[in-house]
Amino acid sequence: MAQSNPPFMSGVPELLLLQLLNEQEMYGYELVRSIKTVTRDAISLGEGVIYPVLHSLERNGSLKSKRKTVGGRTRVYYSLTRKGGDRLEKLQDDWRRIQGGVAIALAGTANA
Amino acid sequence: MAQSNPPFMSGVPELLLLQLLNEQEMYGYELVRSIKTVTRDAISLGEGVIYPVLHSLERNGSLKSKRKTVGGRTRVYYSLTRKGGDRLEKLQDDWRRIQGGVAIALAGTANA
DNA sequence: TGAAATACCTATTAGTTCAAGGTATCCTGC
DNA sequence: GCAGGATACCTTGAACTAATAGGTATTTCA
Repeated sequence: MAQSNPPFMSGVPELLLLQLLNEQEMYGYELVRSIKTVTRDAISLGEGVIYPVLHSLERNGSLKSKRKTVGGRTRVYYSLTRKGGDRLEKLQDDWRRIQGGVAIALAGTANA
Repeated sequence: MAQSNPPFMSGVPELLLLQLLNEQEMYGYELVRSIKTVTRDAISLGEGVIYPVLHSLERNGSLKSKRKTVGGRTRVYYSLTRKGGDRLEKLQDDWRRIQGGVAIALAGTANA
């Protein structure tokens, strides 16, 4: 019946990465700026957060990568595997559930 | 200028506790059930999460407590201090910002 | 030439959350 | 009277996340 909770907010960085990479392949440095831009400065994640998550997602088979050299600099482009797609769906569901629960609580006494 | 992010996972349990206790004083065991009920089963936090958070919030002055004995059982009722109220406001703001950012990202290409 | 931007990366620390336990009382049913 | 479930408190330990703060190397532009 009552499903066990995921670790709570955990996965916001992971969720954002998977979501963006599901729309188009990108490289790490680009993702750092993209997250800040897309969320209109609401969320800003440093490279020290992004890269470890990318690596762990690739290690567990959610992402695949390919290297491209552009203007003398190497970029590592990531994109979702099927497993990554599944993972994304799961994180979206978790997020929506938690978000909904918090929303009700924050609405609070107003509609008690 | 871009504010630094709060630690991401932090605060959902803390936020819920402060929110509920801001509406009325409650004791730990009651809070465990209340969170589950209020969020309509979307969020369920065990005693192993609740009690440590309550203790740490009391230690840092966000909560005050008083003991009551009811039917031979001791209950520890918690309520917010002024500092707890400030903390609650901050967590609400953080949450709304993060939530908004994620919402935009999840809306995704649909409105790119 | 020197600084800023691009582009990758890791290590350490700090903080959260979870599962799993443990104590004790009360109430209900048998 | 006693067993089991609900009430009510609590802590420990492991697992995981994320934040800070670094580090390397290239290109571009002043």
